[in-house]
Amino acid sequence: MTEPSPPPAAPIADRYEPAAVEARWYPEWERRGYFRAEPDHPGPPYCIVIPPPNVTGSLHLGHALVNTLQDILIRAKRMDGYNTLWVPGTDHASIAVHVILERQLEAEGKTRQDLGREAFLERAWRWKEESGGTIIRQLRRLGASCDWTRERFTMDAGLSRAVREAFVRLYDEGLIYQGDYIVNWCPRCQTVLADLEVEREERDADFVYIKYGPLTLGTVRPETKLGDTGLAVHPGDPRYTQYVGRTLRIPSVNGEIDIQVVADEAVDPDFGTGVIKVTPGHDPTDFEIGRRHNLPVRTVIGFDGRMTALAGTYAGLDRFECRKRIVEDMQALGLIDRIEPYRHAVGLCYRCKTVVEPLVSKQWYVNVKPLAEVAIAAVREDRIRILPRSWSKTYFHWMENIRPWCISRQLWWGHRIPVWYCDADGSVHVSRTDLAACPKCSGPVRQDPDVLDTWFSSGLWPFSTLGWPDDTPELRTYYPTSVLVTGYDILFFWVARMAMLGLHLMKEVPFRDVYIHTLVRDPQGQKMSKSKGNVIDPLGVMERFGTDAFRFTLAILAVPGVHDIRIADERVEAHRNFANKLWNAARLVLSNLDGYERGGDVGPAGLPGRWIESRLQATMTSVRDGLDAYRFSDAAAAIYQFLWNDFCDWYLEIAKVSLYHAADPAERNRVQHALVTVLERTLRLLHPFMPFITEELWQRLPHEGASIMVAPYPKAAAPPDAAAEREMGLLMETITAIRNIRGEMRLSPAQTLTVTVKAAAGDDALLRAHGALVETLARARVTTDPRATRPRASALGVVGRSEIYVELEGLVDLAAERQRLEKEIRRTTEAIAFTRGKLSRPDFTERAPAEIVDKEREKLAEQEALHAKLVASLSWVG
RNA sequence: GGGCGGAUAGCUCAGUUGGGAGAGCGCAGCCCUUACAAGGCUGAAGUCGCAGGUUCGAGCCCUGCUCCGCCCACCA
Repeated sequence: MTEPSPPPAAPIADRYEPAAVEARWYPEWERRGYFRAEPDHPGPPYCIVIPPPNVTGSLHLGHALVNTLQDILIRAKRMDGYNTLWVPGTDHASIAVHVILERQLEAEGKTRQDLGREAFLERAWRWKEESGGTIIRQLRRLGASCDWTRERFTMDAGLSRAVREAFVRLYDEGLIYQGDYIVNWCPRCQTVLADLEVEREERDADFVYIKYGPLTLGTVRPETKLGDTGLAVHPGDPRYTQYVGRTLRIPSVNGEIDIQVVADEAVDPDFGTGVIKVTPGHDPTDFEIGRRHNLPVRTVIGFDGRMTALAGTYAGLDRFECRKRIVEDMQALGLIDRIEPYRHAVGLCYRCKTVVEPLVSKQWYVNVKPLAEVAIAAVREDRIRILPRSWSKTYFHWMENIRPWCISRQLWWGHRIPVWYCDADGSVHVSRTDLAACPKCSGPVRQDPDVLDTWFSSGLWPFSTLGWPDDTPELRTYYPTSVLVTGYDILFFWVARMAMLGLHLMKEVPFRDVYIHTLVRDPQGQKMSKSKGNVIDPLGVMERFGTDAFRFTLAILAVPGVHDIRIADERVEAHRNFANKLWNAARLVLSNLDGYERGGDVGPAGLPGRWIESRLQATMTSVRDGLDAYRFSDAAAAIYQFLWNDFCDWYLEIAKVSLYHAADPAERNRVQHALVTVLERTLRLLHPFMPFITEELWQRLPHEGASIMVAPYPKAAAPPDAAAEREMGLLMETITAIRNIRGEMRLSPAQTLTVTVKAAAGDDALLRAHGALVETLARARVTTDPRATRPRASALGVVGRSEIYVELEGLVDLAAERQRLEKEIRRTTEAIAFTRGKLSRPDFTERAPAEIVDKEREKLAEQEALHAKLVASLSWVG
């Protein structure tokens, strides 16, 4: 174990400067191997696989959030003694890479076809080597404690082997098959898209009513008219029964055509004219209708988005150009009945936003239905917990209505489909290894030119990264992984596929928990996008406010829920201030440690010491409970409140009394001990959230061990000290009451007040014992006397059954006190009326639980007592 | 078309078994009190979207409505 860095001798700056601290500690942790995990390390395994960011990516707020949350969990578990592994890596993102590279090529006036497959792939790899590391470097900047020695890439040799293994097994089981169906085709990307990869967008269009002989029907895509092979009506539609089964000869743009009329349930008789044209080649519904009625597929739009030879005079025209032209032509021929405006959803390619064209083509599919059933059961039986629970419903809905998954893509960057065709004997071979010749006839073979959907390989991620298909120690130790942290946007794309593939290939769930976090939006609630120019760069935020402040902000925003969170500078700034507060609190402690002997017997703690200890214990419990339930916000807020409100605002102020004016050296030593031990544990508790500043300060404080990263995670060891909390509460209320009068009376903080406390019986001893504390924190001379009489010209404060008199003689006009009292009286009068009203209703006193009624009675008694005191005081004032 | 969620202080949002509403920021007043002005103390501010219902009691449970947001979907 490397020795810890000695605390710098130089005095500590009065502001926390994150940059140097962050730059120093991350490489040091990595160098010491704290991020590394091994199956034979001690402790129960705890494993997270990172949602692999696209190699194309650079860190955005979504990455920052998901990886901060994972790092918080991982760091806490590592400190807590788990054998902790966080597997990092990146995804090859076929289509995203294609979009980027093809844009580059376009700028050079080239297409990928000009380049050819080999050269394109070479370029893609080069690009990956150059730019693919960006996001990984940025994750380090975020403090992510991934085991970088285990970094994976979906196109690594190992993972590619896993992809082939999965494909071959599923094929052998008959779950992967090839078929001709209508697909979503992106004419720009030149590839098929899965249904999930098609986005919908509302657009205005012309609803064109075309005359088909005796019939009229409406369409928004008149150009597909050229591919019509039928007309369809609802079987029960009396208007059209006479036409069903007939073949009509009707005039059209390219002369007369024969067209068959069929009856099909899919037609909605109430929409439009109740007649639809059937274009099996260019519409999913029509494709199904065509299949049912044996209507031929007539492809008039090609893969390039231009009209085919079958479009006759329109051949070669762009599909949208053709739409305009054909309407003009039909108008000239009198074939158009009317045109109405219409708003409807069009399908867009999720990567390049090109309008998707439905086309018939041969693709590879996975029959996911049987896999989905198993994956549904896993969630139903709680073997996978989806949190927040409400997401299960979405998961079930999608899984229960799942359709075959189209896994082939007409792209080059990705895992090439491991299928070889022999043209000589027509055989098809699926193989784990590359084939050079046909196993049957030894003739030449050609491999399927397509690659697999990117999500096919990411669906294997939780086990492919651990060595599958080999039976590795990693796989045995860390699978199933403990939790998957991700956003709801990839619940179907990724989480569902991992659940299905993991359960099928590993016979075991890929993760126990799935924590679905919300997405991050800009301060106006807008989705961040480059085109809107509202993208907040996490690196810039970290630069300005520090990584710890940024992480803490993300954690405290991470409320379990379903609506998105917004991030604004002010939030991060507030937590930058929190870091600074912590820094200065530590500075105060550190500058008062002279003479402190660690490990010595300091004797029993005083009341404030017991109190802060009790608060700390409660905080530890809150933080652990929060983390266990993925309530990051609760956990972070608990530390924030403890550190700022309890520790800084109260305990440090109290401690100063002993530090600066210690009654005896033992007392000073006791306080030093409390300061050190409380702060040291608080730093450990906070470390997963704010790793850098906590390490820096921890190293400077007396501590055990080489690094806070590998120090134990604090755990509550004692129940709350109820007596200490109650007694300190009374003292704090007393101090607040005096301060309150000072504030309301506009008395200068510099003015030492003269205060008499008429202590109630039970509180007398306590107030006397800690009179000095009250005097210092309230800046007052305090006389405690159960039989005190009220001095003339004084303000009244009430704490419990004790009364506090603050002398105002010569300080302020009594009118101010009168005003203050009147306000208080109005308040209590209202409160009493409310409580009395409640208690006067028999139904309440008879039907509410006795303890509730008693509480109300006590409350009323208190309110009335306070009221009486205030009223008496009012007449007393004048 | 189906489903889900939201509406709480000027702003952004918490509020987990239903017992007279909280935080951060902002605002007002007083303070450079030897850790911190990126700070301290004090204070003002809410008919918890609207209308009903259940209950002794509703921000919380039920119904309806209004206004937002998201997801899914083969009405051309």
